[in-house]
Parts: sequence; C-alpha cells; structure tokens
Amino acid sequence: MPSASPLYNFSGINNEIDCPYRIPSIEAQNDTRYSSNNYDSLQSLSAMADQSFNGIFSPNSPSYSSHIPVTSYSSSTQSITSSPSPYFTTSEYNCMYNTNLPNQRRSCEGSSNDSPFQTVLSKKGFHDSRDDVFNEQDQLLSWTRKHPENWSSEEVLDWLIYTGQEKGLNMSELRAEAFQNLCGIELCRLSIEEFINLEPKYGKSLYEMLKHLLTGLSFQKPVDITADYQELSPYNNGNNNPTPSPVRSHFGSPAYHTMTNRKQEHSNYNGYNNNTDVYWKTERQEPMPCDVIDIGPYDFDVNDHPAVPQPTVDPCSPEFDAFMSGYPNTAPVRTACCFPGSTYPQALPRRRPGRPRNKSLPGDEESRPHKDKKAKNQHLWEFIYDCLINPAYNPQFLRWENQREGVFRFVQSEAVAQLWGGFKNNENMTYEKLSRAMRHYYKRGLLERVEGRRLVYKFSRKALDRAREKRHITL
DNA sequence: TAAGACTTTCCTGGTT
DNA sequence: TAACCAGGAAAGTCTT
Repeated sequence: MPSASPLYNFSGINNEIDCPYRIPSIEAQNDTRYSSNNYDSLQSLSAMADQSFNGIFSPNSPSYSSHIPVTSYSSSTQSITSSPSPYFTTSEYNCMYNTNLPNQRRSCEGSSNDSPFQTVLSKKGFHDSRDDVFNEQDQLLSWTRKHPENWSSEEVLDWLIYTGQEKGLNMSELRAEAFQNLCGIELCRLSIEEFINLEPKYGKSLYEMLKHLLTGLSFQKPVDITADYQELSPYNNGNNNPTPSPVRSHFGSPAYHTMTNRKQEHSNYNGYNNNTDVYWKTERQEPMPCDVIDIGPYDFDVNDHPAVPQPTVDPCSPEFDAFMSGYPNTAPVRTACCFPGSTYPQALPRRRPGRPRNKSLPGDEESRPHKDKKAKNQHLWEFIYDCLINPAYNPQFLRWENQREGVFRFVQSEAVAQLWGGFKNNENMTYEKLSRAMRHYYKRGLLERVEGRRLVYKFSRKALDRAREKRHITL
C-alpha cells in the first residue's frame, strides 16, 4: 500500500486511506491568500511554534514570499529529516531559507542537490511551474486550515514535522513514523502517556504543543445546524462566534459573481487585517494582497468535522456494515470520514471537464484556481448516495427523507457542493452547478422530481437498485 | 479515432 | 431580494 503522503515514505509501514471528502476552502486554491475565519492565526501559530517568522511571514511583506517546510524521510535511518532549508519563496523558489534562522537567506545557488535531504522542489524535478509550487505548499500546509481533529494522517505528519522543526527538535531522532497511521481525531485523543509511548523523547513536548494548539482555537457557530448540534459539538468551548462560516459566506453569491468582483475587490483592498475576527465579520473573500502562505487561519468550521455524533445509519444496519466493510481494521470514528475506494487525487496535468469558464469575465484568469489534479471517476449521484449512507455527512450535510423510497434532502446544499467540488478538485463548484447536474439525471431516469419541495430529490428505483447492488445493501 | 456518456459552466426565466 | 428550480446550450473530459 502506498504511503499516505507522497512526501513521507515509510517503507514497510501500513498506511490507511484517509478522508477523501473534505470541504475545500476558497483559499485551498493554489495560494492561500483567501484568509477564512475568526481564528487568530498569528496567535495560535505562535503558541505552536514560538519562533517568529519576522519579516518572512509578514502579511504585508512586499516580498510576496511564500514559505513551505521541506522534509524528507531517510530510508536508511527510518526517520524523517528536515531540510536545513525548509522554506523557499515562490518569487525566488530556487532560493532557500533556514528555519532556524528565519531571516537568513541562503545562497540562491545552493540547491538541495548537495544535501542528503530531499526538498519538495527536488522531488518535483524543479518544475518551473509556480502552480505546482503552490499546490505543494497547499498540500503541506493544509493542516493549518483545519481543526486538528480533522487532520488526515498526512496532515498529522505535516504538523509533526513542522512543529518539530519550529521547536528545534532533532528531527533525526523524531519518530515521526510512529504517528503516520494516526488521523487527526486519533491524535487528539492520545493521552500524554500514549504520546510518550509513541515518541519517548519528544512525546511530552508534542503532546503539550498539540494541547496548546487545541486550547488556542476558537470556533464558529454553525449556520444551519440546530442548537443540539452546538451542544454536541466537541468544539463548543462556550465561545461561539456568530461570525458566519467563511465557507458558507462564500456560497451566497454565484461563482461568476465572485469571479467578476474578486479582481476589483482585490485591487481595492489596501491591506490585510491581522485581526482575523474583524476580517471575517466583514465577510471579505478576496485574496490578501500578497502571495504569503498564511499558515495561521484554520479553514474549517464545526460543520467540517467527521466526529459529529449524529449518525442516522444504524450501526447494526446493513448499510452501515456495507459502509464499514472497506475498513475492516479501523475504528468507527475514523472510518466515518472515509469512503471505500477513495484515494487522494493524483497530481496529473488535466483540464477540468465541462465548459470552460467565460474568459471575458473580469478577473477570471487571476482568480481561477488551477485544477490540474485528476478528478476521481465517480458519478455525482453515486457520490450523493455515498454521502447519504455515511454518518459523517448524514444528517449533517444531507439526509434521507425516506430512505426506502430514496427521497433525500440537502441540509447544507452548498456544503455538499463543496464536498463534491473537493472530490472533483473543483473549488468553484456551487450548489447551482451541482443541482444542474442533478437535473440531468431526471432525463436519464436516475432521479425523479419531487414537486414543490426545495432541496429534495428522489433516487429512481433504477438508481437505488444500482447503488444498493454495488454496495451490497439490502433494505 | 470517433462517438456517446457525463459533467461543468453560463444563461434566462420562473417560483418560493 | 435571495435562494432555489428548470432547462437549453456549449464545451470540455472520460470511457468504450
């Protein structure tokens, strides 16, 4: 089985499939200029890594620098090592920075070729592609945009490496591989003793840093979820912020409207407000005025959480068994965020299917994310069905109205659209578009109209039979 | 290589 | 007014 991350290769150690369906944020595009919530990024980041990035991470830095930790795994020592140059700029991305000396730039001529440590860039063969660089950055820093409980096993490692570097741990001694089979929720549930057991030398420090990180987080109030949800949410720390979800606040306007306006908004935006709370109360969605990879904000809300204990699928039911069958050796909580057969998208050059966006729209070329990853080959209606039988998404995002008859309802239509968009590597997906695709199924006899009911659809018998047969579900 | 399937995007117009 | 629904049209990828 391949390693969970192409960046970490622990030979001989089993990795498990991680959560493939994640709501991508608007800033999960090729850069992370789209800051996105009320989480005080700089404060929490400093809690995790008290080294200052000084000018390098200054949001208003005119250098337009982007930074990315660079790590590699040594097959000979079975340990992860960090490049002495864990950062590079995208404007000069053949130049390297020293994490321990954040302001000290190394020679631009000094590539990693002289180093036993492999860099991201060297892994990519020094593609002269800014897009690839951004994608890689986004991949390595994706953990910064989620609650730790939402981290995939890759992101656990990303956090581990990043934190180890920033805390100045001896990375050659850090047993990162011991954590590689843990997803975020499992990591968060580890006791200090278990941390130490996994990593005798640094386990205590890592545990404390994780707890520090967790206690520094603030969470957003769900938009469509009931008060019960609030109470159930493990993130409800009594400090719910009424700030609308950045993800959902983005949903309100059609994509073309966003595209149309973004460039203008961008051009009008005169500075990044470090007070992310204020930033999000203004519901700004435009990019920050520089290409800084902002490792601070967590791009998630409580709705993007796999452990919400509201399953409607009876754990004893055949559906649940079918759902779980793809993960024979994993715990329910973990498998609840996974889908059988799903893997992380491969970074293959490819155009996104469908009609190209109107190039005449202002700002299109700049705001349009680069979708170069291969989308999974699954049909939308099957995706919807899978979500419906997944307690991680039902009833949080969509739910059965009549499971036997195949009638279901979108609870958070835009969130489902974002899930679908994430699945297809298309961050521009909206419910508008998803619903259009759904309506095509009427003609094909896979969906039947449910008159007079908004957000309610019905699988045809044909679709139900096909889906249930494929998943060995009997009702 | 072609054709059909499928999805995405854009759009207009209508309803709630 | 916003959100949703309906469906035509175009254009792309994917599968066979």
